[in-house]
Amino acid sequence: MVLHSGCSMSASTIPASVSAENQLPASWSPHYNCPDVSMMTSGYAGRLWSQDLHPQYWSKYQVWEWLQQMLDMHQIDATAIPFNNFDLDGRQLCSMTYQDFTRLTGSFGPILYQSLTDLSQSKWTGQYGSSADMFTSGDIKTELDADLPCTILSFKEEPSFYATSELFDIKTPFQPSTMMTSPAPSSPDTKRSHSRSNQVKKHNPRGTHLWEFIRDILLNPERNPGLIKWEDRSEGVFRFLKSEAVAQLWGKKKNNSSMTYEKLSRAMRCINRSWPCFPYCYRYTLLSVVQY
DNA sequence: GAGATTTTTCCTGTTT
DNA sequence: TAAACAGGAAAAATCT
Repeated sequence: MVLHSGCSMSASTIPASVSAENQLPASWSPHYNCPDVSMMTSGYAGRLWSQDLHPQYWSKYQVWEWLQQMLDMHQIDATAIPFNNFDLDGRQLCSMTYQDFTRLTGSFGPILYQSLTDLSQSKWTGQYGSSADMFTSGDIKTELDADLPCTILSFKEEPSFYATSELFDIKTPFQPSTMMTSPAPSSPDTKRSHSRSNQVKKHNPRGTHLWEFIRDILLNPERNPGLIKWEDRSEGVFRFLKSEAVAQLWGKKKNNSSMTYEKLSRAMRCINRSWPCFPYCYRYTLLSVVQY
């Protein structure tokens, strides 16, 4: 079954005959040079699942983002956790016992349970209060930027505005594209030191994945206005506003002048098909949501 | 060089 | 009817 974003890939409302260069608004053109990758990535990771929201009010997608976060933080092999057993929202998640976590995720249960306990208790006492009324998709910021000591450079000086994405590839411990292939850790520490260097070499044809490209546009909405926008971030639904511009930008990045939105959208559909046994990973949350 | 992964390209059929 | 969209199939590019 395909729940296709309710439209998220529609380009029908936007004329697609203008070149990317022409379409790029001045406010979009700049890209960034971020000197502190570790800081940036931890900030980034911390925002994937709504840390400003009590776990009880998470949507199921936010639950998955939290799981994804835990996998990355603890270098856990994603296949070790049956994500399908976590097809539940925050309320249901919070009702799970220590035994439930242990039963579902084995030795990783205590890690997940502890993390959830910490989030539910220490962080929230008094500081945020009940946040049910806080939870609207529009309030979920994408913000990566706010914490970033980034310097805006000229677009012409550095053609790749996806600097953040490429930095993720190289150094971040929270690289979504790599966690799927990480071996199950015998020891978190030894694995961490061993696998990090391996992860960066994970298959990554032509430099950047399409889903990273899309992700970066979504994570930098104020820097890339008018290209793609969230329709409902909590559900992972977004819309292409300037589909051909995005496609040409993607083609430019891949040195493919013949790239079109049709091809780009086909590639996106392939991405979503590539992981039929693992439909709830981060990438699906950022790309339009497709379940099988 | 083989195999795996991720696009890219072309195509047909369906939906709007 | 045209445009947009979905998906099959094969090839290309890149990596381990």
